[in-house]
Amino acid sequence: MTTLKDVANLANVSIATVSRVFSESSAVTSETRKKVINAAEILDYHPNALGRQLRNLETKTILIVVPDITNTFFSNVIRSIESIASDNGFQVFLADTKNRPENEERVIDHLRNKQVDGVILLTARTNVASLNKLSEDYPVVLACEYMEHSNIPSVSIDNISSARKVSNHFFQLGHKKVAHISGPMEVVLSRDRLRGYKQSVLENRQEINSLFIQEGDFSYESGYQLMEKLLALESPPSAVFAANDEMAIGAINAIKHYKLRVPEDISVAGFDDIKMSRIFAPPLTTISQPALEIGEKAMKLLLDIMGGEEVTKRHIVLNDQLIIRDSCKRF
Amino acid sequence: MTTLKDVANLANVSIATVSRVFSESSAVTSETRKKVINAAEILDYHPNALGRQLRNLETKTILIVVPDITNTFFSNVIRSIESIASDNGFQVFLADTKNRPENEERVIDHLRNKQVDGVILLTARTNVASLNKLSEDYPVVLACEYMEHSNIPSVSIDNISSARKVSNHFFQLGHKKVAHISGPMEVVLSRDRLRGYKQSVLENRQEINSLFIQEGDFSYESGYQLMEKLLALESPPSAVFAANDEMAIGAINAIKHYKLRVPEDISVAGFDDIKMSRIFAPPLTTISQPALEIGEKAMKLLLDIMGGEEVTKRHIVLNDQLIIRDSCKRF
DNA sequence: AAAGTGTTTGTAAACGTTTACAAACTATAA
DNA sequence: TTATAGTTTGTAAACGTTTACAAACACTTT
Repeated sequence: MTTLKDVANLANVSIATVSRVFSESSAVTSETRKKVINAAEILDYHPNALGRQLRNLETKTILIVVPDITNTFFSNVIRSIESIASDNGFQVFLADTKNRPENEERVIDHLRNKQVDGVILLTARTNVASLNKLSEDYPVVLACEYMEHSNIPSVSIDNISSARKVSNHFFQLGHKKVAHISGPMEVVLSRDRLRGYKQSVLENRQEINSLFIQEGDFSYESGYQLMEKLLALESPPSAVFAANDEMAIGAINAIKHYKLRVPEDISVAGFDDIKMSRIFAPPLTTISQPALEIGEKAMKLLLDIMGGEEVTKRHIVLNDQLIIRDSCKRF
Repeated sequence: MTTLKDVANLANVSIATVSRVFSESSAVTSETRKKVINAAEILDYHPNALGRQLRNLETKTILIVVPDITNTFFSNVIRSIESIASDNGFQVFLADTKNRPENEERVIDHLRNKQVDGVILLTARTNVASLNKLSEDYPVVLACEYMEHSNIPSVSIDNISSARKVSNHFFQLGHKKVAHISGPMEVVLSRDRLRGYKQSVLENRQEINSLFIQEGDFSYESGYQLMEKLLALESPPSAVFAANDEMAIGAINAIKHYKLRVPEDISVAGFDDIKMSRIFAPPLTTISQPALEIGEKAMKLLLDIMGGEEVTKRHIVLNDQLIIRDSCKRF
């Protein structure tokens, strides 16, 4: 490996000078610069990031923790984070937790290890206490997610009101029997969406039917299976609100499998507005989260925190939008 | 920040001892260990990875370079890489190049900077010469991809023969007018799949019709648009082979949009066997790449190279499989 | 020619680890 | 008791950078 020293020797200057050339930190005469560049070229020198980072006590790197790289919803969030990060001279690494809280813990250690300067979490299944502690000590921002009873900076939509909006849409279309396929109850998002659904049911003077509430895990398969269960009911729902698009698509396929039609026989709505929801037949009515804006705001928040600024507005709630497509019909 | 020194002071031992406790590198009496652990606990000490990595001149980290996180095909490859990596004590970071060669270059610098010990590239759009050079100096493995005229270790399927297989399938079903929506010509994969298609056309004693070859960019949108072009032909094809599933789905939707049916009016096949190809209606006939095995083999190859072993078998070609579903029909 | 000013360079000390080597223990054997 | 061997600990030097400070140099100005 060639180091500053090697280049310095060949160029006949001190390592300080070579360092100055590469870090562009202070003036070097164009003559010496040329000598240095030349020597570096010959030796194929590349600055060692570890040395630099150790000395500077910063990595200029952030980590995005994704619950599931398979879920395309996160892609846009990630890309807008990356774009802002790169504008500000930060590298971005991604880590996939595969929906496992223990992986989340493990990955967060990169922060304590000083391998990255900050973290944006797109998932927060770890317990509140330890995440709170982490956030006191290190720059952490939650995006899409948030934590109850916690002061961890977050950027998200109001999932309760969005879910209510979807469910109300069904009632406005004249449906009375509206079911909900929820996400896993250990994540706040799922609980919020369920809460919004329940609020809407009560607002519309219907009873909450526990048979109409099925807990899935955000996967296509769970959407499919739980829809089968709903279809098997003596009095099946005429409308189904799934807590994400992938489950909604699973539900639709289950309905199709039983030779029923969407939306003619059963209406279905999803959540997230992933690309597939536009492409699928029928195109899915769903909630569109402002993914780009979430990513942007989250990264800016993180930059502020890493910059040591006192952040006053710690929770940013953005507007979502109900996208009406063809998967729901008047009852 | 608390360091070895702080812990050493509080525990009344030398920093060497503290280091030994945390690196588990040599024996420490249980009594001193207890003192150290205790002090570390009090001070909330976490070893600084940069210091460690600099000293050891290795990071125990690899980087996976993905062309497009949006493309779910890569997910399984990534996950099997991660699994093998973690079994061997390696961390994994992901970087997304958004299909931009310049991002590829930038990301590869992490290797030269010594931020990671090795790289697995799921994309190789950089020029051969510079990639060859890189691979001489650092541990690099190509997965799914490969480079012509190059000795860079790679794990992939034989895209030419797979494409031929798909196309032959159409001819066996009695089709005569088989079109191809290719990927971008700057990537080898696309060129190979096109080559396989052409070979199949000739084998089946048909003429190569340049109107039947349309160059896309692997996106849904390009599949849709190019299918529109094919439909507009005076004599449109009766079967279309798209170079990946996303374009195939785009093509199907274009066909549907013109009130034609798949497969009754036009047969369509894809490539990659992403999850959506099973879920979509009609389920897609496609080539299934052994994603898990590719990831596994690629990571093992990388481990060998990083371990300094002389790798003799540098190119691993795995078997794919033609998955016949409902999107193709006898002509 | 001397003094003053501004620019460029070099020296050396850090950043937080690990580890070769030496020193200091402890336990056993003669 | 002393010698020997084995274990545990400490000292100090590295790993590749950056940067405060000092030194050296090149100009002006007097």
